Amino acid sequence: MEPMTPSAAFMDTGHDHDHCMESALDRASAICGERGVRLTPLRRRVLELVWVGHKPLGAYEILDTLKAERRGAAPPTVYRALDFLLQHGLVHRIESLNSFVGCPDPLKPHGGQFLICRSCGLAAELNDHRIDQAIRNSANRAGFTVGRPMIEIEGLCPHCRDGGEGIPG
Amino acid sequence: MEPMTPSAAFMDTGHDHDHCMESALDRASAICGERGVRLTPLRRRVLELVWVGHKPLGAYEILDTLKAERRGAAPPTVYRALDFLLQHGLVHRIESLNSFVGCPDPLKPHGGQFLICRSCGLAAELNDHRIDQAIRNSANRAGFTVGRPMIEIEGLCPHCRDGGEGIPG
DNA sequence: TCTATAATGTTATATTATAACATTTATAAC
DNA sequence: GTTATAAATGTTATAATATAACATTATAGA
Repeated sequence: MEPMTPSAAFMDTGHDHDHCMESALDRASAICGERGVRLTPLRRRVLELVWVGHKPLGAYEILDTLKAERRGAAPPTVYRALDFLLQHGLVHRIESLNSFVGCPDPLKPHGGQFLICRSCGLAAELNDHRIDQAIRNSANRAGFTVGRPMIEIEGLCPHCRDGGEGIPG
Repeated sequence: MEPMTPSAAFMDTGHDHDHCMESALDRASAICGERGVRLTPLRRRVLELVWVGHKPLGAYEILDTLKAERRGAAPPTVYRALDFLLQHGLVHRIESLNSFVGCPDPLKPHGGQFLICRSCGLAAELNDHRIDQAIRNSANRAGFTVGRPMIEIEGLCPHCRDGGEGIPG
């Protein structure tokens, strides 16, 4: 039930992803229970799909899978589930990719800090307090009240940098 | 010809925007000259439109204006001009808004750091070295090679926070 | 002037996202 | 258990954003 180590997606070469995903679903279930909202089969399934890998998924990729499983799945099917999951902090939206990825730490409200590999497409969430602090300092100096800071850092993950082709998925 | 003070969009309540825009166009002209690329009338006009305000503009908003001025303006007309301007650092793309805004400092290559007011829609570019450093430290610790860091901070600008309706445009 | 290249015009279509209304399913009040 | 209510999902249509592909025009250099 403990949240994944920050940036585990890149750091643990062969982390136990089944566990990673299972624990994310367990946490989601618990959170929804506490909040009196329903993690319906559809919503749970979309969360599962988003957690299949650490590579952000587009809404229409999710939809393609759903279509094979449910009769009449359509864009609103997936967007509504994603809206719910976003509202409860269970997934993040990666703006620069129009894609969605599971949040490893849904209890702490936060905008996302993501390292996104241009080669393999994996995204790792950071949530470094020092980055957040630097942003708040700078924004406050400008008289700006910070709402949701969004940080998406394009670059090369360690695996892809070191000649590998990365670990797609 | 000097670049605008960081976050001038919020700090100078009534900054001389004509000057702001003119100097941006002059800089663009100089940069293109040095690089041997052509700031054609179309590209210049799109840059001008993006600089009309500090509020990021959508491609189709730009297109609407172009359509009134040129026969046969179409999506590729504006997207191609924007691609050129992006390549040369003359505009930034705001991912969270699917919109474009002029860059006040096109010579220094950088991802964008933006404060974006949820109330009036204005965006101010920061480029705070401390934020950049915090990001690089954190990314390096994860073994990640930073390419373009993108930072978009949603919140409330000083004008809108202080009861005003902001200075739209 | 001629040629090669770059830029723009033009048509069509892909991709991402939402609106609006109908139907079904779950909740909980009786 | 039945029923009223609200929540969730189904369904159809369309809006908003972006690119592909090929034709034409303009520009720079030989």
